[in-house]
Amino acid sequence: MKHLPHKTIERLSQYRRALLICLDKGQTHIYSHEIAKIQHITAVQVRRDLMLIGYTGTLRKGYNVKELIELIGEIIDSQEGINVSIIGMGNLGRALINYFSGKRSHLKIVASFDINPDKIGNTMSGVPCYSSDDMEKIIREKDIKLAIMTVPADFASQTADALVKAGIKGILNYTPKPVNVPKEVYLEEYDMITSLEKVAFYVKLNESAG
Amino acid sequence: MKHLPHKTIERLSQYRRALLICLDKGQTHIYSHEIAKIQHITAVQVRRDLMLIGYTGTLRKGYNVKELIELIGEIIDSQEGINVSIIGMGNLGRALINYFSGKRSHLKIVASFDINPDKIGNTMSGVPCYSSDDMEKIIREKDIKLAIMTVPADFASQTADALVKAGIKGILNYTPKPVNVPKEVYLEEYDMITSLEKVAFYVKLNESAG
DNA sequence: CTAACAATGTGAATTAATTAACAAAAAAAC
DNA sequence: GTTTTTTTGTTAATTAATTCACATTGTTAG
Ligand SMILES: NC(=O)c1ccc[n+]([C@@H]2O[C@H](COP(=O)([O-])OP(=O)(O)OC[C@H]3O[C@@H](n4cnc5c(N)ncnc54)[C@H](O)[C@@H]3O)[C@@H](O)[C@H]2O)c1
Ligand SMILES: NC(=O)c1ccc[n+]([C@@H]2O[C@H](COP(=O)([O-])OP(=O)(O)OC[C@H]3O[C@@H](n4cnc5c(N)ncnc54)[C@H](O)[C@@H]3O)[C@@H](O)[C@H]2O)c1
Repeated sequence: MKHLPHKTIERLSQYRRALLICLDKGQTHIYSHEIAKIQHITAVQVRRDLMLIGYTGTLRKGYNVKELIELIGEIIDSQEGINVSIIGMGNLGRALINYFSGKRSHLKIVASFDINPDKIGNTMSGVPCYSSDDMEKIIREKDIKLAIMTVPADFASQTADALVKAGIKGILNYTPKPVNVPKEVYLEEYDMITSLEKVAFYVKLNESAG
Repeated sequence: MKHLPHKTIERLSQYRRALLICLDKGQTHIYSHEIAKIQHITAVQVRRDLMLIGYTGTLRKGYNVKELIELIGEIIDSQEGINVSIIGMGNLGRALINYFSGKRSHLKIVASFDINPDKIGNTMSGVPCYSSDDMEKIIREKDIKLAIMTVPADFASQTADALVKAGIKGILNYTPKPVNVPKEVYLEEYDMITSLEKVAFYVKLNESAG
């Protein structure tokens, strides 16, 4: 397979999420336009994405839900599961653990870290909380590859540095403070204010357009 | 001004966030490459974006931080502030309220809604929590334009329908269930699993590439 | 059996976003 | 006071992403 576009990767993850729901409902096949409807995109786009990963459906019957889920898994998942950690067990950290727990997934949250003694030693949804001081040790011990940062913004940089030092391979940064990492560490950042301001902008635009 | 690219809107919001920090530190001017560094993009891209909004810096001195913040505000903010509500005061809802409170912003969270009687009537970071039953009434009374959905996935559709009925103009959906809204309502959806799977994919790619 | 239909798959065209390349000019160096 | 440096602003080129247009082919209807 050649290079999959960035956007295709994101959509494959979304397709799978939708497909898993279909599977649960007992649906065996699905048309490109049905997937498209769910994701608010066009049917061509869905077909193009599936073409890129080399999956062919059945003419007039659509795509086999189970097969497609499996193929997407082969593309985007790793062979072995990937261990994930959450740094900062505040509101957002808890929301995340809560959200992930129960999801059958190759991504497993196996540890969380905090500096607050009240949180250290607790377990939430089966995920133990360790002291940040032990981060490097535990990341190596448990072979943790990814980290989700939900510490206060002021601790963002130092946390990122510590993660890099511990040999983490990918970081999802939810603090509003962009961090710097060496290029061999994959970094994704997200801020809700940006999303909300974007919504606000387009609402304003809609209104002024009538 | 002509059409601003989607991505430019997002970046303007991010530039502003970074610029506000610079302003706090007393920095009066900033170069395009400094902004670029913070956002992990190129300097040309920054200059291009600023060109699109018609802002010109001073040659050799860079951009005036204060002026630029103000101009970005004129572009992406509404004249009057915009009232925002959060639907579902669970972990994620609380994380959001917590995060927004204290931010001086034209976006004001003025109400939250829940169905849990324990939460209804409480106030968090100055934001009162109302019963979902009163949603339409309060959204109209308080002139709430935007809503952030953080209800359990199973309630996503019905919540979106209720919001549309209440006359909401924009929705930011954080449930993992895509919802349908009429085209005059601007919808933005985000799911952390997609982001995390994307990170995992590129980490895997990095590894296999050596 | 044949025509109309409804779906997939994909090359070509289009549109969106980014990057390259460089002119212009202020500031600094000499 | 001239040259070099550094930064902005912008046109042109490139790359990425999406959409169009349509060939193909099972399926259904008549
Ligand atoms: N990206 C977004 O969209 C978004 C949304 C909401 C909140 N946030 C951000 O996420 C972060 C967390 O938000 P929250 O509401 O959960 O905050 P919070 O204060 O509830 O939680 C922060 C947690 O981090 C812990 N902590 C502090 N320093 C630490 C360190 N050095 N190492 C490990 N843990 C440490 C604290 O003890 C606390 O438990 C903040 O930076 C906030 O601004 C981002
Ligand atoms: N998009 C993401 O990245 C992301 C991340 C974490 C969680 N989530 C999702 O966000 C949602 C909330 O997560 P959470 O951890 O805060 O869950 P939670 O269970 O802690 O909170 C949900 C809240 O919604 C309330 N609620 C239930 N039905 C309601 C209704 N009809 N109207 C109003 N309120 C209602 C509940 O009483 C509860 O307080 C879930 O759908 C979860 O899957 C999304």
